[in-house]
Amino acid sequence: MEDLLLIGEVARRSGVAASALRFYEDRGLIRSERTGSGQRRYPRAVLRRIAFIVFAQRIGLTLDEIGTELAKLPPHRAPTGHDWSRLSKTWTSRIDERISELERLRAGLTQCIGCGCLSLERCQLSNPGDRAARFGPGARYWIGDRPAR
Amino acid sequence: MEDLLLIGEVARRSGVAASALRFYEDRGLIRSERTGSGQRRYPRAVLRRIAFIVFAQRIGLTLDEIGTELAKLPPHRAPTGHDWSRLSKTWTSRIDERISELERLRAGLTQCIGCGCLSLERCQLSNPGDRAARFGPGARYWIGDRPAR
DNA sequence: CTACAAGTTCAAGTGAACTTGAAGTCAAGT
DNA sequence: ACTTGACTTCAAGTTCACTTGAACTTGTAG
Repeated sequence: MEDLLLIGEVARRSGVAASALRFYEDRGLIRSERTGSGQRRYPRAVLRRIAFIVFAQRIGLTLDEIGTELAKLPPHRAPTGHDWSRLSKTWTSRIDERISELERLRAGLTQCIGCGCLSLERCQLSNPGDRAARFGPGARYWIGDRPAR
Repeated sequence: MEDLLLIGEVARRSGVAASALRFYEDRGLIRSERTGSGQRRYPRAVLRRIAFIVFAQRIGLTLDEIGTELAKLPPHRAPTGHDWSRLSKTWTSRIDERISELERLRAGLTQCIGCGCLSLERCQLSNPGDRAARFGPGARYWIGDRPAR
């Protein structure tokens, strides 16, 4: 009836490799207690924290960003549901933005690439001006094919 | 009225850095003609090809995957609109899948993380079994918190 | 002819997110 | 006591998609 989990158990339950868990700890995303001999022991609550990390990654946040978010949790008390939901609130808009980008891309696939009109080179769907976007690398903008300069 | 573009022009028009264009050429994604002195000259059509690459990246394909797709284009004739649209057809479903994942994640944010019920550890929204997914690293699955083994 | 911008190759560096390997320690079962 | 599996640290390796730097050549304007 121990309430502390071995790293292997956490790995098995979360689906995150033990090496990744150690890595997260180095990065300050999770913490562990240590036994006298130096082995990690995790309180059950770590599973939720890891779940949060995994969620955030799928959404597209970097570990740095996730760390910043997690730092907003109360330091010396177990986070409540309200604490968690406050964090994730900002993500909803992020998800929505990404969804609309994908919808724009889907439209572009049929309208721009599909039509054979070469319009891609001047196409608004390739959305110039969102260089702040942090979902993958790639195009910054498409300058039109009109008279250069 | 030259119909061949310098690498700098292509870079400026596409928004893709010249170094990246050289890199794409090394990877076989685009090709160039060479002047007697060894400088690259691009036919106008390369812009469309680059547009395609950029699109595909935003959708989430790796350069390897993009190369595989591009290899399906007719080798010795300029691709038609139909050629392009045939390629991009498979992507539509990929986009749709990604969109539904994001929608699932969004639901999970409010339903799982938000509610404070700890259900994340047994939550279906974290969708076990999509380890084939290639959008970022992270969770493979969430095993429930019930009696281990 | 001289600048100088723009091109070239090739090797090495970058950053994100981990994984792998070496070398050793700890815990549990027979 | 011994074996086995799970754990430890630390450094180095991996993949992806590029970028940067060094050393050099080409093209163009004055």
